[in-house]
Amino acid sequence: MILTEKSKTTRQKLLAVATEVFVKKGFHAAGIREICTAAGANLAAVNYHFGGKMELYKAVLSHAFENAKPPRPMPTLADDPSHPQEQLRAWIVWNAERMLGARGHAVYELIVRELQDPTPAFDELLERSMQPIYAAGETLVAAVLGVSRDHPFVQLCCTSVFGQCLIYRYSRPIIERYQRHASQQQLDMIQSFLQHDPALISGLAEHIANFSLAGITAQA
Amino acid sequence: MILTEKSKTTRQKLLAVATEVFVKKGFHAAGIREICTAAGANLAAVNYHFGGKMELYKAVLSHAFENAKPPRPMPTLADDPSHPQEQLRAWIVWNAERMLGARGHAVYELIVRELQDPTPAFDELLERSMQPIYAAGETLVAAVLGVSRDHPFVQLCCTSVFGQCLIYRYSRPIIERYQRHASQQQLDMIQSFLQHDPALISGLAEHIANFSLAGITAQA
DNA sequence: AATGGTATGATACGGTGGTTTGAAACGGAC
DNA sequence: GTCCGTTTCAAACCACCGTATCATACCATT
Repeated sequence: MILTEKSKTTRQKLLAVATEVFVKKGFHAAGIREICTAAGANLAAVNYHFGGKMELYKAVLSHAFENAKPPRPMPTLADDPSHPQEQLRAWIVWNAERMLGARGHAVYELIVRELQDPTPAFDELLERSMQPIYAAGETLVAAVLGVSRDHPFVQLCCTSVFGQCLIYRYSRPIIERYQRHASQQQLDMIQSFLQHDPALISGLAEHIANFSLAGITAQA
Repeated sequence: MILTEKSKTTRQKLLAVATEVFVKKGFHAAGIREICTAAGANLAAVNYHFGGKMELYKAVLSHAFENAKPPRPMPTLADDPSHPQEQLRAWIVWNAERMLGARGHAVYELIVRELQDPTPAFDELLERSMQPIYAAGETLVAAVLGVSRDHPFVQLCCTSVFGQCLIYRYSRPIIERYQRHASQQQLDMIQSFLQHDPALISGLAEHIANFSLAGITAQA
């Protein structure tokens, strides 16, 4: 299956459209026919280019994961071991921006979907995209609290941080639904959020960092 | 369609089984055949007693909502207007225990599912089960911060609180998956969590309250 | 021009899901 | 016992989905 120029185009179209559809509807609800017609391809194209729906999905996950590479490297304790608190703050902001921003959009949307209806591709996705980040967070929280990484507080605090980030991914349907009752000012914010406005994302990340740092240091 | 004794039993069985299945697999993935055979009923029973899959689902939501009534009433600012901070703490604990505990189990599990694949029953469910609680939380946070309820900080803080609670509901697949790498001590905690051990739930609620109160007061 | 691997196309297959149907079984009222 | 509304049952229907098939069109190489 050598890729000529022409095949590449439909393959890429398929990949792009499939990402959208999988993000919007999840693996099971997404349909091959829907994806193919939206991509202007034949029904058999998915099977030909990828070998099946599941293989297409895995390709989408891989592709989304590649595209989620952040512009800045992740802050770790090793960067500046003498100021764990500043490093923790930097990590929280970095993580929140990564999870809420447009760049990682597809991956996190897909992860959130996997949380509900795990497919066989879940483990690898989790291992590759989340585990290293979570581990770095644990190390930083442990350093700030002055305890070992497997102290219960550490997991609780890390979960609190991730929970605050994830809910913004998760509650999208609620937010969209509440446009009806919103004021004009709120409407603008909602639109900014739904379109991944970097300024708003930074604001949210700052809030999560402030909130969480206060919460974490209060445990000591 | 008058309910005799006999019809009531299969109806109730159907309702109970359907609740389990919808919680475990979500609306779309759940199958009529699966529900009926598990309930020892005929395939046509759902259509006969409820009128269709969607109607069965709505009945399950209503029933789950009724059963989610908490043992204690919700703490509000009106209970003790002169100590907003204590009331806010009480509200956070109450809310977390409600969201994480066994009593509200089905409703919140179903809400989390609705967040991903909204069905037409979503609006009503949200309005009835979450809106009043969220409003009370907003009032309390606003009182503690000394600002009006539509101040941006208020929404941010409330979202942070709910995010910390919700993640324990929707990260269940991750937690189950991490049993492999867990130590014995962690395994016990995971089991307690998955079985809604009240003591562990209280501990989590306490953590969320401590964490959040520190986070909220830090905004002032 | 001819060829052979590659890509696309229309159509059909097997399976599954929710719903419908019509007949049989129940159970109280007369 | 007979009737009639209610409930159960087995079977079928219909729409949809992912996949497989096979013919056709493309295009670089010869």
